[in-house]
Amino acid sequence: MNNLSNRERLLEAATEVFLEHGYGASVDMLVSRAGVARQTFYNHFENKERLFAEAMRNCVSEMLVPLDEHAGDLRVSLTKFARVYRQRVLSPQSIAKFRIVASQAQRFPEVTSEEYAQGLGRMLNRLTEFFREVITDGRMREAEPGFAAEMLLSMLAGVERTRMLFGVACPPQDEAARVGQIVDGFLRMFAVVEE
Amino acid sequence: MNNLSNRERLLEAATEVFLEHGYGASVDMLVSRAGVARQTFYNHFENKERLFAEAMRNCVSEMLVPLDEHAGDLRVSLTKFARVYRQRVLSPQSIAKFRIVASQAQRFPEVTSEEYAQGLGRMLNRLTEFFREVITDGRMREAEPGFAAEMLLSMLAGVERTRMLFGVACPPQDEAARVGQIVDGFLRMFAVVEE
DNA sequence: ACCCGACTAGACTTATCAGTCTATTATTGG
DNA sequence: CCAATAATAGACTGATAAGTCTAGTCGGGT
Repeated sequence: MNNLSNRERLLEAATEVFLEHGYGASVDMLVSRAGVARQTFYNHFENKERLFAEAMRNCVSEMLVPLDEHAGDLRVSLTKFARVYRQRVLSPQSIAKFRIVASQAQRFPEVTSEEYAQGLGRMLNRLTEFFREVITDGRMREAEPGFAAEMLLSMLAGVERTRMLFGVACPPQDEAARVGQIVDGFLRMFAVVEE
Repeated sequence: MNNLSNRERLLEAATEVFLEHGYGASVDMLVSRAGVARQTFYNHFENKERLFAEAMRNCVSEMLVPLDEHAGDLRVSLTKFARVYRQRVLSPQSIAKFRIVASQAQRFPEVTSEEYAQGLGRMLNRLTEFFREVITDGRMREAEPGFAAEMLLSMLAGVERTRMLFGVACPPQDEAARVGQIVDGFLRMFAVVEE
């Protein structure tokens, strides 16, 4: 059935348990979730900290969203991107991970900064490149592409993410409409100015 | 000198210590920071959880930002607001608090949701009202005022707050210019459309 | 002078948890 | 079939921490 090595089982279990209970989850919880003996864990990992670091590293970059740069219509590209981005970044799992990682920023600065670099950082870089081209093509007005990237991602997951991080139930609204509103706003913000 | 009651001293110390070390800070740390005996703490508070809840409640609503609705120029009002909002919400203290509160969303759901209600929630309500009037006055295009409020706050503290939560050093840039860019973008987004 | 309430110092209890150790049991390659 | 390696269950240690308890101190009011 489960064709996973004990090490992989531990990593998977660690991801689940840490996201559920935070870094405070006990080693007993981890090993029993993995279905593995306590000592087996210490055979594969130096200690709890290392497992945590590896487990977190393990599931970054799952939230990188493709961006088909060759589509003709900017609105279509952005809408497609936005839908997937929000789906990933506002998922309960992503929210839980955000909480954990942010809360451990002092204890595990490397983990947290790598999480940023591999996740949001990369996303920003890709978008920036994309916007640079779009601007060159004259399909967006002259503007700092990095700024545009930050604004787009902020609008897509700003207040709403905060609400979810704080456990406030989001009013179930029409996701497609929401995405449309945001993309419209973004396009208006960076529309080509007619002289 | 310190004209504070022991109870107040404990609350102040708790705020400091919790923001510094998270909820895991020990009672010993709390009382020694407050300069008070262990038992004194238990005379004033039922347990650590209660102190945490009260301490967090104690320093909400310090981040509410005034919004002088009667200024003539929308750009001026927004710029003034934006500057103060960012100053408060991106301060190291606010970032630390955000981390703690978000990370305790399961253990203290009431604390977290009240934090939202008193902080971001109120801010959104005020802004929404403000934009409703501005739209009525014809100084902004027809749009959902609540949406405008969410976009503004998202743009003011979206990606940047995430970066700070993740402990990534923000490139020290010209704050005034940044605010200007954002407000400009917002105004373009919600500018009156000429027919 | 005396009392009473609040404070203090610190010992104590109980519990939890990370990490180690031991003895035992598969599993597997030669 | 044997030896080496890995896994298991569970006891053990040492540390830390929350909350209680005790005995003593201090200061103000009467």
